[in-house]
Amino acid sequence: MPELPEVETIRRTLAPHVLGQTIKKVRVNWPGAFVLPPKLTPARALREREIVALGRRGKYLLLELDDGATVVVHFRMTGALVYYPRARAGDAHTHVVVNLTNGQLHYTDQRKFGRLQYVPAGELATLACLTKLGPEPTGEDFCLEYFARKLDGKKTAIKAALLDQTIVCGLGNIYADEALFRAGILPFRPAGTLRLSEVFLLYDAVRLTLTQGIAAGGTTFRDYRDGDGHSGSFQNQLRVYGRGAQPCLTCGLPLHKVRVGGRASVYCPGCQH
DNA sequence: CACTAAACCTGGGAGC
DNA sequence: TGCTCCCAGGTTTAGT
Repeated sequence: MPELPEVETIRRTLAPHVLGQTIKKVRVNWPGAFVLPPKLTPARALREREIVALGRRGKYLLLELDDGATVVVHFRMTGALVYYPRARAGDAHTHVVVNLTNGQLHYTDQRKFGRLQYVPAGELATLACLTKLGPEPTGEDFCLEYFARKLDGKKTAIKAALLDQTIVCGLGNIYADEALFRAGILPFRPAGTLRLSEVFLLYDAVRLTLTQGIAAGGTTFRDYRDGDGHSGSFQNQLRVYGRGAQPCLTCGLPLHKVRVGGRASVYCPGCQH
């Protein structure tokens, strides 16, 4: 699914198309994709509302409307939100179609894990999935001291800690493995065993990897597309993710693939300690 | 509290 | 070619 770099890329590519546009019509083909308070319908909630801002928190995309309401989107594994300048037919995986003054937004999701949640004005601060999130990894509240304190004494694997959205938000399986490789740290090390110098290397690697992911327009391993329907290119810069048993690009040893915290994890036995 | 498994879904790829 | 099994970018919840 879209991790932070992918969601940020979707936000940036959609913004010029949809900001200032008014929602004219909403069609929900699969009701499970659109969550909203009972007694409200998608059409009644969104019709004639203007999209005034596009935000992002972790892996959540936030569509802010002119009445203070917000549509919170989480793409999970295969969700996508694409803008088309001209109306077009969807396919079997097109669950929501939003007609704007000019053009259409299509929400598609092969696996149906993702959700669009309508949150009425003033209620965003009560949304648990957002309030639980840790700091933005590329922002200022994510500082080395904070990161070191969160990992200190932790017995859980460092890989699991990176995927824990309450410690720092936005990392998923791809960028967690890539950051660990770049920092030279084994994914199954108990988080509390990292020396401060290693925490610093990882802190830097997390921020650099995500920044490079955004610069590349995200990683298209299979389904991911940005707001224009285009693929990203960070898959060309992956060093370990999806490369199990292939030679390490740095030392040539075959990469190992193991399970850490229930997730497939690829690492180099020569470069990571 | 910490960790695991299951649940939510569909489809691609490997192996036979 | 076709069938079965395993796997996949995520998160929540139930169970041990």
